[in-house]
Amino acid sequence: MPGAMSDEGLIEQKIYTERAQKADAWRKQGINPYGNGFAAAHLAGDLLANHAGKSAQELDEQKPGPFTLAGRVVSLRDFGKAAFIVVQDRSGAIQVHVKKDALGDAAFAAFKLVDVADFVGVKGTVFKSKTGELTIAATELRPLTKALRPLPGKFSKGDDAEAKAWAEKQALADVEERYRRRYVDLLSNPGVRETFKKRTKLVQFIRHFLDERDFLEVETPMMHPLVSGAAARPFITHHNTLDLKLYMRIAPELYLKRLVVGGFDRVYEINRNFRNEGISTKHNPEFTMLEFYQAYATYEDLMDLTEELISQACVAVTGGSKVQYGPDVIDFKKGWPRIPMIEAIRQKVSELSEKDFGDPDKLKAVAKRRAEGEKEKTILDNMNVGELIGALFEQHVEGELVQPTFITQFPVETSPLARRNDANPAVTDRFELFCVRREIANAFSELNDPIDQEQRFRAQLDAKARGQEETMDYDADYIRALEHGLPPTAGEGIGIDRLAMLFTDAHSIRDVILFPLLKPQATK
RNA sequence: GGGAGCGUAGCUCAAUUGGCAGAGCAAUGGACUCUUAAUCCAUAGGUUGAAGGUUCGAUUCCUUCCGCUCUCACCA
Repeated sequence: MPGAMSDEGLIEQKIYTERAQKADAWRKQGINPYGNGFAAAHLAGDLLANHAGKSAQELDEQKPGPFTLAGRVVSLRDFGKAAFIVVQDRSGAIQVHVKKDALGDAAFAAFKLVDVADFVGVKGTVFKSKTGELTIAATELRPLTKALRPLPGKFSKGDDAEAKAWAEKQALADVEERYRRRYVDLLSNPGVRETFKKRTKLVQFIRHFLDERDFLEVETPMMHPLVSGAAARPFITHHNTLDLKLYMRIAPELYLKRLVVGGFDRVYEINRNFRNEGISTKHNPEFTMLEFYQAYATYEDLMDLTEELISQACVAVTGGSKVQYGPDVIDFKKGWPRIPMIEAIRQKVSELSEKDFGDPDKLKAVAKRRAEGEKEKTILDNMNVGELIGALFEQHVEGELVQPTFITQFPVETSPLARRNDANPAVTDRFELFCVRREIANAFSELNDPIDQEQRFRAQLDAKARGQEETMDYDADYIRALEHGLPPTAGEGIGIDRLAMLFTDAHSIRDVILFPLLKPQATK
């Protein structure tokens, strides 16, 4: 018996052993319990779509088929010399009627060793059972794979509210187990399959949307010699033959802008970023980011584009422009408010006048009132004006932004890669999109002045010298690229996982990532 | 790292004031050739996360540890 079972419960071991014995019995009958291929020409969903509407009489006369399909047995009702099973493939699930006289003694004896969770191949014509369900009358049934472990709970095809409630109660519920054994989660929880199909649909829609607008999809390095493109702690790795320290990408930004310099003036990339930071319901160490850059556009153009992209994506993925997210109904129809950051703060903090936003002491005093503990106060004490404005925004505004809202005009101190506003050099031509109290997108007119960029890189080095951990490295080659000329360009990043969360009413990022990072299980 | 909660059969969950650890489903044996969460009869399945303490007696109370979830902090 397999050693892997030694730490498991008696029942699980017993089921495992019994199923393994059935696999052996098949071998004695000349059936390979891990067979090789099966030419399934049809899908359960297609058969249902094409024939479920026909009457029993029509089907009796036409005898459509024979059809062949393959899938997992998710339900089995045995009547001795006959049985109904439900076979599930990627398209759906269809009932199969297995009768001893139709199959023959030998094949029926083999069928008797089929358990729920095994894979089978089936051939037969379709008919309506006495209760009116489209069913395959099996003339052949071949075991394809023996499952040694059972599925949790029990399969129900019922689609009324009561049946759904019952099915939910059957499903695997242990959160850790669901993430750790996603294959069981997908089999057990139909809603999980739907969530990940929606995620795929979202990514497909975004590609289509950008391709249609003449953006070129590219792939840039995931291993970087410098930390660039965002303020975050990186994962560090090493190349042996080059003896080179490398950082896993925290953002593709500087590579994509180099491509704009090179003449690809509309580019995008959908790929993973890696950040060596905390794990939470909103953060996974690797996450998927869309970044796109459009030359000759401004951040204001990108606000228009973002509204189009997300409102249309919402319809494509969910079928409508309104989405239920927890207790809130989010309306993604276009026409989202666009509020400069300082104005958004003033709406919440009435005592701050416009000129106070140049006064660090006043800002500090207001921010400290919401601060808890000495540590936080010390952090505020060391902040400059721009950082204080950012802190006030997080304290008073971010948690209030439920419907899609653009916040614009970020302080220059917190935006090292963004272009300064022409009218007010203290702020940048930048926006972030907020929805359900969190950031969804971040965009700005790119800084394309190499001298200004060089100074901002130096400011990052100073910050690092002061002990700030999340800073960017000085990227001399990027400065050189800017010296060749980056046309006026606007760029944006959208967190795909967080957008998928919105469209699927998922409240943990782990619910939209197939295999989220988990602490390895302790070996006993 | 702080705070809150949880951990009982393969799965989903019970267990009164501290008083014999239970149910449904799954499993096994049997009956059944139209079931839909099939039905009927029978059987088996437990180190109650771990260790210690209080007690005549602990799933229950206490301590420590382990694990997970949520939350705050950190962070896009």
